[in-house]
Formats: sequence, structure tokens, C-alpha cells
Amino acid sequence: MHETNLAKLDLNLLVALRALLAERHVTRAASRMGLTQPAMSHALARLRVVLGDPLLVRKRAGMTLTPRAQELAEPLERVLADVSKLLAPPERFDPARSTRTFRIASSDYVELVLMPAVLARLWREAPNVRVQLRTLGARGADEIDDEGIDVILGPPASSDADRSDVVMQKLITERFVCVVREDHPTVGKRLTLERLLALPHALISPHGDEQGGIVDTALAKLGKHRTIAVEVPHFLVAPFLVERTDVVLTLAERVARALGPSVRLRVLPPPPELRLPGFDISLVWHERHRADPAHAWFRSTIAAVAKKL
DNA sequence: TGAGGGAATCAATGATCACG
DNA sequence: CGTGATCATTGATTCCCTCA
Repeated sequence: MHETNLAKLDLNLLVALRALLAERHVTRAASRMGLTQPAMSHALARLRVVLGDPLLVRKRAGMTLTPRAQELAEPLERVLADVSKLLAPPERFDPARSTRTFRIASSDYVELVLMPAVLARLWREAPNVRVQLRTLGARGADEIDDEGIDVILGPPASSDADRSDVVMQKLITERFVCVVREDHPTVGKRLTLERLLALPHALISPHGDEQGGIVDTALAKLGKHRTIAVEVPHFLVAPFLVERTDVVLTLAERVARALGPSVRLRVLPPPPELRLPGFDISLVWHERHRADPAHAWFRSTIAAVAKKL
């Protein structure tokens, strides 16, 4: 048998071979494996066919190994040890010793609000793991097929519902607030709808979609319209524009909070009649990672941090 | 559900050795 | 040399699994 056909080979024969090589005795090899002596004799006969060698031959002192059998002993042990390792239950993930790299696709919103706390917690338990943050595109869960992305952190995309192989866990619910600069000349402690509409607006529009944002949708239901003076693609630039101008910006509450110390902003609840909906940030991953202990640990760490926010 | 194949067991045979 | 003991091999049968 030059071309080894593993599908046709009973790999258990290798276990029998190990017993035979160790015992040099068919009867004892049989009892070691819990077989009868003829069963082991048959196994030996099959091994002789497969390997094309007598393996054990009768001599005065009993059965002795052929040279081929002696050659086989050491690699056989190696192979069987590898097989045992392969079949053993997965090793438990040890955060303290892991040097794994985790890849996250997310937005600058998540990077600002979630990642500082996540990284702090992560490295407290696993000082040697590494994290790569990638910008989340508009394709939602489809991006976890790319370049080994472990998880997506962001609002669920509309296409995600089609994917049955993707798991989604809601982490935080976010509300919107309005911000103006702290010393804004015309805005006081409250923001009425009339005042809001009188102001120039900044719009955060990550994917540059034309139909405007959530605020515009809410206003349209009231038959109102606002003036968008400036449109920016990133969450984090907009507050700095607000700080130096008279524009009003509607953005996620936690971003406003996180920037509080470094940007002089006044945070105001949006006018209640606007009925602005909130949005969710979810943790999204592919089902294939379910049994991976490292991945599970990573997910639960993120979830635990998000719960505390 | 029944045919077919593979492996185990049972039973018998063959080979080797020790000992009188 | 003959005989009994021990162990491997062989053949028949049984059992179990798979697949049509």
C-alpha cells in the first residue's frame, strides 16, 4: 500500500500496533486492549497486510520485532500522542498567558465610549493580548467574514437579519442629546423646538447618505425642517466644531459625556415633542466562534464592561 | 427492512519449547 | 524422542453497522 488511503484504514490498528510493539506478545497485547487473543492476532494480520511487513516473528525467545517494526515504534508514539491531543477537550483559555490578537470592527463612537474601559479591563486580566480596531463599514455583519474580524461593535445593520450564522447581543442602548457651546449666546438651560429650529445644525453622517439623519426624520413627521449648516462623517470631530461656533449638534449622550472634560459644551435634552428614538450598540460575532474559549472570554469581557456603562 | 461487509469470538489447528 | 504446555494462526460463525 504505497498510496495510504486513510478512509479505508482502521486507525485503531495503530493502537493495536502500539500494544503489540510494547508487549511483543499477542496474548498480552490483546488483554491490554481488552480484546481476545484471536482478535489481536487478526489485527496483527491486518497490520501485516497494510504495512507489508511481518512486524512480529517467532523466535526462540518468543516474538521479536522486525527492523521495520522497531523503526515504527517512535513515530507511532508521536502520532498517537498527537491524536490524543487532537481529541482532548479544548484547553481552557488562560487570559494571564494569552498573547492572542483580537480584531474588532467598530466606529469611532464605540472606540470613544467603550474601548477605553474595555481595554483597561482586558489588560488587567490578560496583559499580553493585543487588539486591532478596524473601521466598521456599511455592510454590517457581512464584515465578520473579512480578515479575521472577531467581533463587530456597532448598531445592527439592516442586512444582519438575513444572516442566520451570526449572533447578536445587545450591549447598550443610547439616547440622543443636543449640544451647543457652553457660552452660546441664544441657548439657555432648555431647548424648545422653536429655538432648535432657529439654530444652524451640524449633522453626523458616517456614510454620507443624502436623506439626512434621525432628527430630520423626526422633524418631517412634525412637518418641520431644519437647516444643516455643516455635515461631517465622524462622531468625534463634530463636538469641536460646536465648541467654536453657534451650531447645535444632536449626538449620542455617551459621546457628549465622554467629551465633557475636554470640550466646553452644554448638554441639553432634545425637545420632547421631537420623540427622538434611541439606538442600540450590539456585539456581533459569527457562530463559528461559539466554542472558542478565548473568543467567549473576549465577548463576556466586553459585555461586562458595557453593562457597567 | 434486508443485504453486505467488517471485526469479534469460538473452536480447532499449528508451532515451539521444556522436561522426563 | 514423546508429551504436555503455551501461544499464534486459521476458519467458521456471530454480531453489528451502514446503506439502499
